[in-house]
Amino acid sequence: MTEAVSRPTLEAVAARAGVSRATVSRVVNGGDGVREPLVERVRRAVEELGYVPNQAARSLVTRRHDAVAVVIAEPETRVFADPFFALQLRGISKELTAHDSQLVLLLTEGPEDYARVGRYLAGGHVDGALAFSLHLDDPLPGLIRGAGVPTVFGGRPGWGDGPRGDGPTVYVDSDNRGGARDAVRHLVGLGRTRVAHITGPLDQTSAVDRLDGFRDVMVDADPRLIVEGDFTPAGGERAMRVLLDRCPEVDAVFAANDLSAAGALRVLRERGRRVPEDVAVVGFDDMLPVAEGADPPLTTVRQDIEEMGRLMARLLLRGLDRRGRDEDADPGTGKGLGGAPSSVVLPTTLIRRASA
Amino acid sequence: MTEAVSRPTLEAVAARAGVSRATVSRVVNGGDGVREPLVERVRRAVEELGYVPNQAARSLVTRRHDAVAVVIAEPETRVFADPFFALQLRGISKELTAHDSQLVLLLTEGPEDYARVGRYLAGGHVDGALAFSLHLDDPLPGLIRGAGVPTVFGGRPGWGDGPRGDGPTVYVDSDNRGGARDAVRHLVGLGRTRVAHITGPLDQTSAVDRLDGFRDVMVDADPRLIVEGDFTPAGGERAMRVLLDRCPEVDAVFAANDLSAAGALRVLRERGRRVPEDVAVVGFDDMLPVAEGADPPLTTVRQDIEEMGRLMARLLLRGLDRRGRDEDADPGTGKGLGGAPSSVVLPTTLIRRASA
DNA sequence: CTGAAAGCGCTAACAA
DNA sequence: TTGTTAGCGCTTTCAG
Repeated sequence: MTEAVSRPTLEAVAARAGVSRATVSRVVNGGDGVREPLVERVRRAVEELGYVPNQAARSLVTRRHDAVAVVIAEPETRVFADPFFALQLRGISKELTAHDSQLVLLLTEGPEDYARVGRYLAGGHVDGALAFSLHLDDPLPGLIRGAGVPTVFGGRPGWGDGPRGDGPTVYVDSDNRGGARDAVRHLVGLGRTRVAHITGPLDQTSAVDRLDGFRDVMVDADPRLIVEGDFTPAGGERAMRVLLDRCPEVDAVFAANDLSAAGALRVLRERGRRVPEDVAVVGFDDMLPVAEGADPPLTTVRQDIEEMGRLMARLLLRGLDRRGRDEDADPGTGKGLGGAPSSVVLPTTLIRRASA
Repeated sequence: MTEAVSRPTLEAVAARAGVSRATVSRVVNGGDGVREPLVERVRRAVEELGYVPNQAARSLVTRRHDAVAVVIAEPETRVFADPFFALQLRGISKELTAHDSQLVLLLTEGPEDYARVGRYLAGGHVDGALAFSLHLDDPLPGLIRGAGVPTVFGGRPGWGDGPRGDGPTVYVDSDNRGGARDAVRHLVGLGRTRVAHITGPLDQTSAVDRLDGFRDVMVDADPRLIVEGDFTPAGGERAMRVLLDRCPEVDAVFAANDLSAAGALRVLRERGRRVPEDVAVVGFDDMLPVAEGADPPLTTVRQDIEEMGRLMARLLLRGLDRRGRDEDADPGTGKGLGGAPSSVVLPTTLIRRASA
């Protein structure tokens, strides 16, 4: 491992350039209102000394951190088994990077970690937070709101809009319901009449919304055709077995995600049903390795996960900007004008492959 | 989004407890050398006011940040397609959390991002860095070392030990070569004589090491039995086809990871070969959803990825501690005694399932 | 054992 | 336009 080195300070740069600290500071922060020759001199001094501003000192006075926390509550190992999370992170990272903000990752293993997260968020280390609200009854969202940090959620949270007086909950989500409708309509359009649904865990809004979409189209669906899964391949297998036992004449399945569709596919093969001839299958997510790798390749509803991440970050940063400006104009409330960011629901697309 | 609130300071706590700032500071930082009744008074004041130390102010004077950067260079989307990365992160996160250190995630999309990472690292925002050295010719590792930040690498880097004068490169890796040997010996023990190898991308040390392990056992391996893959299912399919065409009598395959083994399995099924009767298959990683979900379930070499992450963090933090103490004892060099952390290679285990 | 005082490196009024 | 001057909130000698 390498040595620590003592870094040059503003003072040092000022001395070298023969100007005051204030001038160096101005140049470093954009250089407005400093005459060209001086700017040049300072730039050179910065260069020669390899000066990098001390972020701690800067934050101390500006109260900005140029950092955003990303909170991922993952009691189960599940999210780690699919790339959802990585893609989302990537989108977030790209957007933050573009705005010179850092990404502080807060992973939780369970409720025992929540206090730590709360403390960190409340501690004013970051300008804002991005959080994935996974379960309906998760205490985390409340905790985050309690910390008083501007936050954007990934996925529609399970509670209604802002019970607090501090503005509505902002979130980014896919059009789960609409996507589900498209999937089921596609199946119906194929002439299928006994269309089943393998749901996700119904304590997550995404799963509930997809089920609602299914019901929108299959208004009088036989309740035996709806089986609860859990977004895992094993859950998909289990559900498919139940379905086949209960209702052998099923001719189509809409699975709430690709992973459970893959499980269903496996059981169908095992039971000698041909896909899509005997049973057509549609998934949700368009998780490439899973959907394309399935046998047969999966027809599925694509959501642009990376874009969701990017959007979450963008919304948060925009809100921070707005807040900063508002405080100048209206120190009383910090609330504003018309530009407050609001939630966004991204469209989905049906991707046709061989399975339906 | 919520409001910013002005947080109580040390000063406020001191006033409330009727002591000096210094005393509060002592209590907050462990409370050594403060008499019990005062400790109690201060604790209560902290509690009542909901005081949380301002990390920026603290860093400014201590020059510690209690934060570690995790650098993931991911030009291709690949790593995002398997859970490797998430597991590693989880291990890292656990260990850092236990030491009250924060995780700053630095994702790069390509060489154009390297400068930014270098700047950040050199900027002294973090106490150390953890980096994944993915490719042999990656400029990133050099850049990181150049930044003068204590670093631990994940996976053996592609260059020899520390060309620099600042101590050896510290890394954590799995015993790729030994694990590969076990896999191949297992196949040979099954009586297989035409054992093939689907490699990973040979610009990564993990892939090279596994190939070396294969060769250790199959000393006179027919070169036609070695085909380069790329750690993806598609690469595995491609390689398997080549193998079957070149050498139809192949009776065993050691794939360099589970994902490519899964691809191979698919091609074998497609070509009507039974697994394991006609062709036995062994993977590497024991990526659960892939290995257990494969048809048939995959015999594979397990590496404990989460533990690797944990260990990387532990090594780094230990090094930081040591450095801290050495500097007191020996301000000249910052180098030390005997306790310098050195690299660790973790053992692997063969997991037997149905495929071999 | 406790308090007073001196900064850490930077920005942001305010003066010049 | 530039420089001077106060701090931001905290830790850490150094006295008491």
